[in-house]
Amino acid sequence: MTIGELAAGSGLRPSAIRFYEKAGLLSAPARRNGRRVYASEATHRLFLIGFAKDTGFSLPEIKLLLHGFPESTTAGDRWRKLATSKIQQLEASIKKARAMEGMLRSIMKCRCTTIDQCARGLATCMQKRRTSSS
Amino acid sequence: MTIGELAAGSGLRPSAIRFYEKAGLLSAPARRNGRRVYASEATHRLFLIGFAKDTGFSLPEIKLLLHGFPESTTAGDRWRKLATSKIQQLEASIKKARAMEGMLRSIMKCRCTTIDQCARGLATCMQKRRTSSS
DNA sequence: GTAGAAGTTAAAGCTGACTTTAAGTCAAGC
DNA sequence: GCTTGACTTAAAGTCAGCTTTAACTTCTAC
Repeated sequence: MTIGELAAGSGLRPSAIRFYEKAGLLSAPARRNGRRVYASEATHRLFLIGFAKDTGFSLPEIKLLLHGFPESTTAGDRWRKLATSKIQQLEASIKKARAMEGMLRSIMKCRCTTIDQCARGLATCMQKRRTSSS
Repeated sequence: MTIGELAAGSGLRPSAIRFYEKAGLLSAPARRNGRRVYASEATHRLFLIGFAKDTGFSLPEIKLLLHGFPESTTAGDRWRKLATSKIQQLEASIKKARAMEGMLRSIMKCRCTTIDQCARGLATCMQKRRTSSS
């Protein structure tokens, strides 16, 4: 498989595949006349990388998943180790998003005429909140 | 107020305030000997900007909130217009995060020994899912 | 009057995940 | 044998939202 075929088969651009190789996510394939020649496993590797990306892993984290454990560590154990903290991060981000949504629903009730009036109101209101809670 | 005092009062760095000014979020203040001199309203403006940022607005969106409407549009109407779509975006991102969390909880049950085995499994499983749903 | 803190500008740097560009090599079809 | 398209590399560009740097001016305190 050429890099173009691999790219087409995985929905990535060739440049992304080269980038992953350079980043250490993908091992360097064989070459024929200087050009990369991939075995079909490469598609699965890319699929795995895509899955990890879809579930919120950064490229350094994916590299950790692939190469950051002792050889003897099973794939399942690697996932459990990394997914646990990622789930916590996701829950934190969900919590934050809900808080943002709540603030937006409040501000939608705004009766201010001018933005400056609104700014004064917000600042005063938030200040009160801080002083009353402390 | 000097830029340093305004920065200290709003928890920003002077560079951020200059950046907001250049980005069109903050109107250019008066100058004394070349230096910016702020009125106390500037603190409220910055508070508003911070609030908008905290609720998920980008700087261009905040600029829109402040200057992207006819003068006659009330602050309340501006917020309602912009917050509505922002809330939808937030709900989409929450939905996505929950989907990611679900995928992570599944992969945590992985019994694979090697990552390559896992990659094959994932690719096959996902392919099945796609073909069976189409 | 001088040191040092704080202000000024434009321009470059930072992060992450790539893409684009430039300049060159190689392969396939006519 | 020539064109066209796909490949190669290193380096630079992209986006957001600032920060940092460099070179310079100005304010404040002693």
